[in-house]
Amino acid sequence: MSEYSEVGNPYRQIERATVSDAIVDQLRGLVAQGVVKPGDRLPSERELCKRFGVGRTSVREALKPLITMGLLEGRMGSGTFVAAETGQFQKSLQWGLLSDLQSRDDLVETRHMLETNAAYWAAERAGEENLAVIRVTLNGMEENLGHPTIFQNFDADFHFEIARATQNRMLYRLINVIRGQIQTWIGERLALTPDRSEILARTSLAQHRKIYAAIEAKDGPAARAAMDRHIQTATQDLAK
Amino acid sequence: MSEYSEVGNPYRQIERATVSDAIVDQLRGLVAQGVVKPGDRLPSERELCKRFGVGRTSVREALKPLITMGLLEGRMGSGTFVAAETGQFQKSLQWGLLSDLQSRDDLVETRHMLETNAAYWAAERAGEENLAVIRVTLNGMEENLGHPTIFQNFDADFHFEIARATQNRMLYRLINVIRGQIQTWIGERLALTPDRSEILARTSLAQHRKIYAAIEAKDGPAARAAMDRHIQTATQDLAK
DNA sequence: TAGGCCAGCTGGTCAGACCAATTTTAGAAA
DNA sequence: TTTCTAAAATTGGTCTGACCAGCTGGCCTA
Repeated sequence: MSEYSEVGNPYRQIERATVSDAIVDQLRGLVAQGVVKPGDRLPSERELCKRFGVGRTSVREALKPLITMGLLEGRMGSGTFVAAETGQFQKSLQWGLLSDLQSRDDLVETRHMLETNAAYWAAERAGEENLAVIRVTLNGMEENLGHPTIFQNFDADFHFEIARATQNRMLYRLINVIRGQIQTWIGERLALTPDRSEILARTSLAQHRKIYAAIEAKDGPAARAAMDRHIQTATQDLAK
Repeated sequence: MSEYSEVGNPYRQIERATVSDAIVDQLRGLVAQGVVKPGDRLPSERELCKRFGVGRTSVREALKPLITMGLLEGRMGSGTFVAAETGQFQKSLQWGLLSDLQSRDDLVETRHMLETNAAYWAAERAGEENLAVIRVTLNGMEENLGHPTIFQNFDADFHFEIARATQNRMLYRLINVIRGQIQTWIGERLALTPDRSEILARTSLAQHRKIYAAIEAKDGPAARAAMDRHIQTATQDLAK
């Protein structure tokens, strides 16, 4: 069944046996607590060795997972930096969600769930600054009906900004990852039907406007319904 | 704004510059494609060095992230093993979702969204074998109304099995991680009020039964509504 | 046969060296 | 003095060889 099924077992796993894991925890703490901020440069590996009192191997083995997960960024010859906030946990989420061959249906279904709910909560909580940014993305779409790639980027930003407007960071991250994955797939399809893309774009823009109107009116159910229709349409277009 | 905002940039980042990253990819592929299965032992590090034609440093720096993310498991003196399937991506998801101090509200809200939708889809898709396992967890709860810890484990399994019954692996994983996080918190609260726990357990069991009935009847909306009520009740109990 | 013990694996850590990319600095040229 | 360039210092990436600490398995005793 699940790993939680060992009913009534009060014994907890012993952790933190290795040096490098301890360093990982410490570094992660420094980043999480903002002692070192995105963009900051960490002390050099040799320097960290002295401070931690360990060998360079241990330091590097601690840095490596953090780099792979996107929390840090190693630049050869230059140093190790804290990654930009936006992409900090992107990679580890991608690993967790998409690393094996996920069925496309799972992806679409989960996205539908996340985005419809995001629309609802955005309507409940969006501030004026959120609405302003969303309007910018709408204008961007309108001005680029004939430029599929650019249109698509504004389209993506529209959805990201709605996710941000929910004020729920976890939801924002999840949508970020899943939509980022779907995005490439969307791009492929659009490239196949360049003639129809402007028609699709117009439909899409109209639907986006309805979503925005509902959010501006702080009408959660309407926003959810509008998003529901939009995603269903978009999914159908892609499926063809 | 977001990292996708560089409008109209068709150039993709060049990756895979380092040796260890290439090894990471290769190992990940082996696991994903099932060439090495959960529980299998990988060749020893020294052996991998020969096969890949690289130094041990590179091999270890490739293994380290995979171990940290929970895909592999290093046992000193014994070897490196492919982690059990259940926990394979658990850690990397946890990193992505929970590594910084997530507000409890985000957690509860996201959980509510995931679980209500899971109930809906479980009602639509659960097979007889899913229903059977869920019934087992219900029985487990009934027989342990007076044993909070055990009851709680069956409670957790109930929700896991519903998530599994959705046949959506992505949703299952997400619920797994978030609920696992909330679980510890639930445990703390229950320990504080041992006298009331049996009353709460009875209420909880009754709600679980309603959820199950709706799923068995393949009534999606009813299942969602029942789950909605259940989670609201549970959340309120915990908030006190 | 049962028990314990030891040799040989394995992963974890350390040290020192070299490479390649980058930054900094010092010097040469204007 | 300013500017450009080339060398020196610094940094992450990789390799090697060594040692430690657990684990495994088989041998050897009792």
